[in-house]
Amino acid sequence: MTLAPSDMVCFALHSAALAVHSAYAPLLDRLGLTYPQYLVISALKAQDGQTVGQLGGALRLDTNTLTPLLKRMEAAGWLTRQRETADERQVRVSLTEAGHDLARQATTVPQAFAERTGLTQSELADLRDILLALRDRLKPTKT
Amino acid sequence: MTLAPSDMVCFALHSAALAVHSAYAPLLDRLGLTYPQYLVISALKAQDGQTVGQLGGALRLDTNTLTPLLKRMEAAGWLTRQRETADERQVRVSLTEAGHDLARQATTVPQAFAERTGLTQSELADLRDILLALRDRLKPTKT
DNA sequence: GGCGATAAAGTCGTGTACGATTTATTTAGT
DNA sequence: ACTAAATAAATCGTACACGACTTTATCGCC
Repeated sequence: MTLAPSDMVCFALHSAALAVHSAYAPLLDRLGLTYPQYLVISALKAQDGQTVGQLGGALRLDTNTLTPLLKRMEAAGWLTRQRETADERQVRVSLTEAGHDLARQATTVPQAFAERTGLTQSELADLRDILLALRDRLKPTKT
Repeated sequence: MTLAPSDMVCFALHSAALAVHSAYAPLLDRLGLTYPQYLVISALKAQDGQTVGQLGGALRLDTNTLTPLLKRMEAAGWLTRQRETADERQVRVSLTEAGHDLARQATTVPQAFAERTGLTQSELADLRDILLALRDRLKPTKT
């Protein structure tokens, strides 16, 4: 007996993630950002000058996704990519002034989103923790 | 103050969805299916002969995503796409015998996944309902 | 001090997502 | 009856996501 998609947890998660993208799109469009680009800006705002690998760890993305994404953002003038002198295998990513501006403008976005969910702060925190725990059980971070 | 991605519900949802894809990949690879293709097979197993629009409603995908996806699956011999005679704007999608075989082989996949989550049946059902409610609040179904 | 193993980033090809637009068909209003 | 509006699907362009592979640099160990 095959379950219909609407009965499957995986599909609920999948389609909820797509809906979140859609919900963010109009908020981010005004800034010229896509959702993954917004995550990169947020991660760099929290800690600037991360290497590509560190960013990938934070965002759960491999370099084959991240490198083209970062190149587009570099072309847009939001960040710089500089190879480390100490270890030339690494590339360090830093926000430009325009990138910092964008990060400041984006501060209101998560709140606007949180309100649209109709959930309380503590419900959202619970859901977040459940999802992170599920994610990490499915795919442990490389050590 | 910008939140780090790891503090944001949207990112938890986003990265959990990616982790679910990764968790399904090895199970579906043996069948030659991608995750969205697996959803199509499941939706058709639940109700065969849906139109492209009905499938899109069930899977929350628009025709610009669905049409190429269905064409690839038709080329693989898993389904047929036939224009309706009564209303020639519509295209009806049906599983072939090979598609039904695939659906049968895929029945064990959600269980294998559920076990990997480490959650109970009722915890999974709760999580599913929370996610579907969140999704539908963010993006109501077109009527 | 040289060389195989490891590590970081990048490249390439395939498969979704989705906004914007197009084409073909049906429905509605006068 | 006839055309404007609406509907269903398809097309096109851009941007992820990721498996498989390559390139370049560092590390381990004799």
